[in-house]
Amino acid sequence: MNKQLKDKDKSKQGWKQNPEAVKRDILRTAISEFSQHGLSGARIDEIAAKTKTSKRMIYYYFGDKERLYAQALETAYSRVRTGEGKLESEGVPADEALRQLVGFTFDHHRKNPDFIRMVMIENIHHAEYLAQSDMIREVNLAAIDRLSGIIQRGEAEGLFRPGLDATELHWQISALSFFNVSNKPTFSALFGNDLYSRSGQEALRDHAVEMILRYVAK
Amino acid sequence: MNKQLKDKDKSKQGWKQNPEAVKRDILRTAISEFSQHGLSGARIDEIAAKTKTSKRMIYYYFGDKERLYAQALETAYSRVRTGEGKLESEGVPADEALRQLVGFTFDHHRKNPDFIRMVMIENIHHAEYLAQSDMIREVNLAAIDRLSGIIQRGEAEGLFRPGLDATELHWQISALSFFNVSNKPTFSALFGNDLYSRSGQEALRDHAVEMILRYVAK
DNA sequence: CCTTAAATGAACCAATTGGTACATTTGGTC
DNA sequence: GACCAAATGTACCAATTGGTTCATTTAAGG
Repeated sequence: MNKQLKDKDKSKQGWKQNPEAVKRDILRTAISEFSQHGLSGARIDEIAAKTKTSKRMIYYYFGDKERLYAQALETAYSRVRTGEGKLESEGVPADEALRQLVGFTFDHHRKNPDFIRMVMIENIHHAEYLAQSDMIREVNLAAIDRLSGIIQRGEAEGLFRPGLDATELHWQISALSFFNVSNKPTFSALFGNDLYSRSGQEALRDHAVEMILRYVAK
Repeated sequence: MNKQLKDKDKSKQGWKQNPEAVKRDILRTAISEFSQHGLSGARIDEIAAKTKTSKRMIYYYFGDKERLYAQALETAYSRVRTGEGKLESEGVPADEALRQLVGFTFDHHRKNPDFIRMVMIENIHHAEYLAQSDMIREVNLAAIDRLSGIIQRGEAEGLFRPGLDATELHWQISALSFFNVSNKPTFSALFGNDLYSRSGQEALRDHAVEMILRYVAK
């Protein structure tokens, strides 16, 4: 998503050779396969087979499996983070802003299971690939900033109790939203699917909001 | 942990051949390796090398990689669950009992990262091996029962609000406790190690307790 | 002791799988 | 339209790796 971006724009339609599309196709498939089977579990041949192109092209553009994985991780991240930030919380009071933020985060995680799984896999790998990404850190710090703003306003408005920490609150919101997706297989294997039905998920989201709101309240 | 248990007791000491010890040794190493690298990432040769015995023995006792993994999962589970249940909450009021339960759960997760990683890996594999385990479900239902009791008492004592669901509360407690361990690598790669310092962890635990208690309060 | 089944050692094998060599085509440039 | 670099297809390779074969040792039982 950074280098290799050539100065070619989309003004040249009707190609037969289309490197950008090929790369996109490979990455899309790679994300799907890696998120499904993990780094070592995913098979290059399988990725190639599910692509419109060939294994040869994977190595041509990405070098080796690890670099393909690293790129897939970055791409998944940027793709998902693009869907965020649409959340405007200026006009409303802090508690309402936080309410929206938590609800949105919960839903956003739910809607992006592949991304969640990539992060799970990174955790298995001790985040060694994520740690190398320049881009990823920035996007996340933005999330903290947003929260910081809300917390400050909430305290100023007398709605929140003092002493709240933005990183910690982000951790707490993430925990509830992430776990819901990451541990769905084991949790429902152990306790049934009730919490993962339509109404179960709505309850979990509403209660996550409730829980965070009660936590920050005076 | 079930079959293969022979009717031999420990009355025969001083062996040179010691199947039980060999099996235990293999499982211990397998748990460590699988939890570290995942099912496909772990190498049988590597497991064998870190064992006092040989690859030959692994296949002799466990058949193949998948069955070794399944056994490792079960063993890790039973080993960890044995450490639980020591929590007696009869005498104390419900809110205090819940306080202890959450704190204990949080710490217990922290103390068993290998086990947490096994569950993470199971989630990657859609819980297909965990689902096949007869034993594992029971242990977890016990946790729900314990919580149910506390909730009932809490409502009766007028400490908790009505309408609380034990499975959902278990989910919430688990989310905070599990995420703390499972996402430590990515979280600290993104936001630094503050939350994973001694004091950071104490704060997270205390605040997890606080959060749950506020959530159930009237 | 002698027999026998369980337990173990050492070398080996076949398939999977990440990766490559070489030839060929495509399309931009002069 | 000749030239050249980027892009792609085909076939192939070498190493890793899960799994096995065959021989040998240990110890329980009669």
